[in-house]
Amino acid sequence: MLIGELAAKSGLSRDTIRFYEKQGLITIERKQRRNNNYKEYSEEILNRLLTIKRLKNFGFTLNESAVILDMIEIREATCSNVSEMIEKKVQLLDAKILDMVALRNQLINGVKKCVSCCNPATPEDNCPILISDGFL
Amino acid sequence: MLIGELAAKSGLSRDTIRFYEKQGLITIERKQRRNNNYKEYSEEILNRLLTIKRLKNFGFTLNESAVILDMIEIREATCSNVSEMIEKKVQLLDAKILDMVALRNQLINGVKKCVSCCNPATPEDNCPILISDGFL
DNA sequence: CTTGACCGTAGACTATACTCCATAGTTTAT
DNA sequence: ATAAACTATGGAGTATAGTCTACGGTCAAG
Repeated sequence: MLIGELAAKSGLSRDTIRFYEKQGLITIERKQRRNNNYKEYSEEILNRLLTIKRLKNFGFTLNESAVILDMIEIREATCSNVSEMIEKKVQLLDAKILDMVALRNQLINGVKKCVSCCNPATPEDNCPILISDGFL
Repeated sequence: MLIGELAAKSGLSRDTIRFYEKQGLITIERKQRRNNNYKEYSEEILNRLLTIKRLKNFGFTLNESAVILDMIEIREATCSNVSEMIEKKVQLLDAKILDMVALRNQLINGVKKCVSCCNPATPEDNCPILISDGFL
């Protein structure tokens, strides 16, 4: 299929597909072109793009995705290899989640403190609670 | 103080400070320079940079930080104004946290399914659970 | 035939937040 | 005096993931 069809089927834009090709995530050989020099994309390429989309959804970068795709291609995406990569990603996610939870709690606490300490009748100046060296 | 001292005190690099100046987050007037054209940074500038660091830690972008800093400067960083901004940031954090939790759970479930379904004695091929259209 | 859509390529641009490079003047310490 | 460190400016580069622009060839429908 041509790039327009591939874009429609993959849900990615033509520019994105070209970008992935330039980055090396997909490869089109010289002999995979039509006589008019248009590239003929195979079902394998479509599958590869769909895998990239799923990996990206899980937070894998394009480079990480390329690594995984190559492992799949040479059949080294074994249970242990992939599990290991997934567990690393989970650890990163967990760390990030903890970080964000702590931050949101700090922000919430700041607002709570403001509500209980500030005088709502005098809103004409910077908040002494939220705008301070100990907070923002 | 000169930029080297400001960098040491703020914990930001000289390049970062110059970048912030170029972005408009801090401003040095013509008359705030020494005779040799070196910029004289005030304590106010240092405080402003420290505020930027705290805001950045909470996930505010440089542009958002500039807005908040300007509000502080003209004394419009009132309780309600800042609370509103904080609550918006909390909402974004909450949404992102939910998203990440869902993703990590999906990843964990995938690994669990692999452990319970795959034969650990045959690790010579792609994992049929983790490497599939329904997962990665 | 003509026009618009599609294809291809290269390179610039966007967003965000720096970081590095090059050049030149000033200051400091040996 | 000399070399190194510091200051200034402008602009390019990095990382990530696209998106847009410009130009030219090909194809399909009116």
